[in-house]
Amino acid sequence: MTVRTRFAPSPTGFLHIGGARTALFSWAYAKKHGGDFILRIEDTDVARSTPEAVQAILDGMQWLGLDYDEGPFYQMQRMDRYKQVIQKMLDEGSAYYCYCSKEELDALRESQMQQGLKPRYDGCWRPEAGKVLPSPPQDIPPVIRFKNPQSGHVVWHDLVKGEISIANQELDDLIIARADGTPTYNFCVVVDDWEMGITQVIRGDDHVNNTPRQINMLMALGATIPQYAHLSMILGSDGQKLSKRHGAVSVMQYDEDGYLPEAVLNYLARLGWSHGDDEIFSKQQFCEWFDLDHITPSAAQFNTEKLNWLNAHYIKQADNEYLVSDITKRLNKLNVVVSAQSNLSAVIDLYKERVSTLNELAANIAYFYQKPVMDQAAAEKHLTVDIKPVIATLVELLKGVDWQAEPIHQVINEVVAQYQLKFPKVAMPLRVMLTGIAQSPSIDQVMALLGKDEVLARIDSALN
RNA sequence: GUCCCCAUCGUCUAGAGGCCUAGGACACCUCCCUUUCACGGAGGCGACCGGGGUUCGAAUCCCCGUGGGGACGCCA
Repeated sequence: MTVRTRFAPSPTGFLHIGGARTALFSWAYAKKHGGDFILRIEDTDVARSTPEAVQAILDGMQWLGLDYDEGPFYQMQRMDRYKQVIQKMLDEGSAYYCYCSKEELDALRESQMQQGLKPRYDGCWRPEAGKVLPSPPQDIPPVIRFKNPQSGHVVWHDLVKGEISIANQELDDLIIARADGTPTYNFCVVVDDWEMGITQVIRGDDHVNNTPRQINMLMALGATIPQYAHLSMILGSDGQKLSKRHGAVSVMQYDEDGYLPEAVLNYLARLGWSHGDDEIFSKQQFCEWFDLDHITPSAAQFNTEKLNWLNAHYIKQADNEYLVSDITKRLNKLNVVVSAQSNLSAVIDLYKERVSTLNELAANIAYFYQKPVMDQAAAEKHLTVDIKPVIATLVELLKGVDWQAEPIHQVINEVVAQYQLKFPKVAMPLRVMLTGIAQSPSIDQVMALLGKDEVLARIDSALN
């Protein structure tokens, strides 16, 4: 049987890191087995779903390169089908109308909680053999509930967590259609997973408790039960749960912050899944290696340092054509304009091994294209009075040099020898004058790329 | 409260009864490289939540405890 997995986000917000990992694992599982990956937008909560959120999810998926074979399907467009299935269940007696008002249900829940009971529907409208139901009130539009079995256990072998067993006694008759007739999540999922032929449902941990209800409905419909794999959650770097108000950010924010999608993907892949001691691998390699057996059942904490390390690795690997176009945009955001024929590629070469984000890269090389911002502490430390004559001598020699790193280096050496100094004694003031700070790649290389006129101008302005 | 799940270095993890005096990676520390800062290289620090079993032998299996998390919606 062909593997068919799906990612089924609800469009109530952006695609965050947890959703992205779920999508990645579902996607990789399908790829690994030569199956299909389906994108399904679960937008039945009309009040909270927005087209912007749909777009944000699509953007996130695209940025990560998680392509889908089918979809996106929108549940709101499948209403007719859901209603047919509900009618069928009504006809067959596996679903029934319930006329309880929200107020009544709230009151019931509250009193149960107070008594230390698990809050659940009391089944007052549940039809039973020999039971006399109250007569339906005229003013209350009914909801439709699923008639869940009342005894026995639902047991499934979770592909991540192992065997999970839940007593039907713990479950109540959930609402599958609202008073306005729209079906609810648990029901739509069942119909869709069934009709879309999903073979492995890979989703967040928070759905474990929905699973037995879904299995019961699937059984009532005579559908095949898919396999389930429940992924544990990703915690924030402080160990706390991620939420909109605490730490959860859009995957697009990582783009914004200067992370490469391959780094984010690689990082996410290793969060909760492992392949021996392997840490760095391509998307391709990941698809070949990925399996559900090596997913940790416990929650994982997000760690930015490790993401940074991976990002640094992928920046080193990135080809300059890509970097030039990306960094140009980031420089523009910093109000630094770089012309198309600039030496940006060479400058990037000088810096790509020294940064961990693209933003850092852009910020670090900005001085090539605009006047450096002088760091006062560095200036005070290195731009001393006694160094002025040395630099003056250097300037004279520099004027006649063939403007390449090697000859420049030799000229500096000459001055170093002439004044009987150590190399850094000359290189450091130079570095500060040219870059504004005390750290940079080899100063001769920096000078070579900065250009003779610019170097002389900066030295001149620093000296005076 | 009830039900479900989880538990190895600070963090991500390897580990499917002997290969474990517990391996790797990030971070941290030291040294080397060096023109500063990085990169890179070599070392170092550092963990099986507790208690009972089972077994010749347990990080690995079972039970209890503790801790953490999730679910309990006419949200998904």
